[in-house]
This record gives sequence, structure tokens and C-alpha cells, in this order.
Amino acid sequence: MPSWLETQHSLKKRLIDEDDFEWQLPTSSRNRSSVERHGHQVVLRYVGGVDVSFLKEDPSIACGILVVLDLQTFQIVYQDYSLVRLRVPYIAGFLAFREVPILLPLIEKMKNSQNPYYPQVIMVDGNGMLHPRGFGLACHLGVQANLPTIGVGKNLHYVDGLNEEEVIRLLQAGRRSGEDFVKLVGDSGRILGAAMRPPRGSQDPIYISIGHRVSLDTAIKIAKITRQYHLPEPVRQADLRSRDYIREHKPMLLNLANSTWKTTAAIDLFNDMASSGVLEFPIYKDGLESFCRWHLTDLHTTDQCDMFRSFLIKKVYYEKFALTEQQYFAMGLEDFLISNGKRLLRFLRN
DNA sequence: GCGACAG
DNA sequence: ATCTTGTCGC
Repeated sequence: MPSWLETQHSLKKRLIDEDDFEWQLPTSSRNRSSVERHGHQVVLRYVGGVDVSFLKEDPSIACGILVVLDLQTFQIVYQDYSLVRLRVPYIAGFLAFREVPILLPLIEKMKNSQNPYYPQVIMVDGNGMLHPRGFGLACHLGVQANLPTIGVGKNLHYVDGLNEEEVIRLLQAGRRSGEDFVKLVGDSGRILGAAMRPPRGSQDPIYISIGHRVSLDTAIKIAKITRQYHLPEPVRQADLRSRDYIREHKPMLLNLANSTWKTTAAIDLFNDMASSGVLEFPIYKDGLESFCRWHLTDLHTTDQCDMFRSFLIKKVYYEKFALTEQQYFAMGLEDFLISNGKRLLRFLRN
């Protein structure tokens, strides 16, 4: 099994950072004819948006959504949900490994059914090239779905020396010239994306970056024409609707959370350790990523097991299963496997 | 050395 | 991601 790092690097080779599509951007003039050729729109009309929302009481339960906005009417013409139980932690810089498995099937389902609203480009709730290794969620999803994608971030990832204060300063400097966007140049000199000035009243910028098969200039143009409020409409609608879905189904979801949670979490942990003999976890150190590795063969003494236990609690259990500290202890899981080193040793021998 | 870290 | 009512301003 390749590591997440290796997967990112190899998928990145397939990334296309320039315009690669049949359609054209709609002109500012109003004569938007719905001309079609070979069943495909010649002018950009259907813009997708994806997002994932979570259940507060059990963050391992999530709802992924795909919506499609019709630019001609500015209405949502398609939406589809997917309810999932997450087994992958959120780790900064590796968001795609958590969300792509949810979102990709939604896209493929639509493609396989030859839905006429199949999006020509998808706006993703998460960054694209504006990412520590230049391959964020939007890139990852775009490459795997082979669709043009645009990254739309609400927060600036810690990457290439960029910081938010500087961005806000740049945006305000560009205000006089009427410029709504500022391109973001990292310490390396590379252009990583662009910051979009929020509508007046709000302070936080949003961040646009290349996902796949779209140039930054095109991404910016599409962000412009799809923005009515703070966020571009496809992403905003995906956000709102997936949140609504969670809210509406809350009673049922709470049942689900209580019924299978405990055993699933414990069994998965067993399997992970037993099959690979090693637990790996990516961590950041001095702006570089590395892996924290624990080999089961390292666990000879009670002390080592105790250290392993605290690592496990801090770095694996909470994040791997997206548990909060309170939830973790409420589950009583520490008694099950890792209450102390001796107990862990006993488990390892069997 | 620590801390900054998309959703 | 999630937590949250009223409130300040156009």
C-alpha cells in the first residue's frame, strides 16, 4: 500500500494546470443561447459544487453532497446526497483522503446515468494547488474524476510562507484599483492561487486555486460569475443543503451513531495493527511532513507500551475515528484495549 | 524548540 | 467540520 504522501505525489503527475475543456465562458452580454453540439454545451452552463457536512454528536457520520447550478437561471437543477460513516481522520494536508471517497461516487453515479446536468466544472469546498504539496482536495478530486475542478477555500492553509494578514493587506491595497482578486505568490515565487475580496461587511477573504484542467485565470472568472454572496453559489448551496440534510435526519443519525459505533471502532483498530504490524501517522515538523511510526515489534516493555498508548490516544484514536476527548472516554474504549501497557502486551501475544 | 495547519 | 442569539449596519 502506498503512503498518502506517495499517492499525492503520483496523482500530482496527472494534474493539468491549464484550460482543458470544450466549452467557453459565458459572455457578459445577455444573448446566452443554449446551443449544443454533440449533446454538450458549448458555453459553460452547469457548474457543480461539492461539500461534506458532519454530525456534531458523532463526527464520524457525514453527509456528502453534489449539487449542480444552472448558470442561465442561477437555480440548482440537481442534487444528490451520500450518507457515510468515516473511517479516515482529518489530517491537515490530507483532506482528500477523507472526502474524495465520499464525493467521487456521487460524481460517477451521475456520469454513469448520463444525467443531462452532468457538470462541466466542479467547485470544491477546499483548496486545490494552494496546498503544502500543491495537491489539495480540489486537485485530487479533479484528477480522479477527470473533470475540471476549482478549489474554493474559506481558510488559508499554512503553505509557502503565506499568511492571512498579508493577504488582507494586499486586498485592501488593490481596492483602489477596483481589483477584487489578488494573486498569491509564495516565498518560492510560485503563484499558488488567488484571494477574493469578500463582499463589503465581511472581513474574511476566500481562496481560489486551480483544481484540475482549469487555469487560475479561468478559475477566477468562474468564481466571479458564480458569486452572489460570500461563497460562490455552487459551494454555498452544497454547504447549506448538506447541513440541512444532517439536521433533518438527526434522530435517525443519532440512532445509527449509538448502535454500531463502539464495536466498529475497536475492530478497525485491531485490524489495522494486526495486518500491517505498524501504525503510521503523518505529522508536521518545521513545515515539513514526516511520519510517526510505531512498530508492534518495538513494544517489548510496559513503558514502551505506555508510551505507545498515549501516542495512540492522542494521534490515532481521536483523529482516526474523529472522536472528541469527551466522546472517547464516554465510550469506555480505553478499557477495551489500551488501558495499560501490560494489557496491551497480553493482547499482542495472542 | 515551539507554533503556525484546508474540512 | 461543529458550537449559536441577538445585533450592528446598509
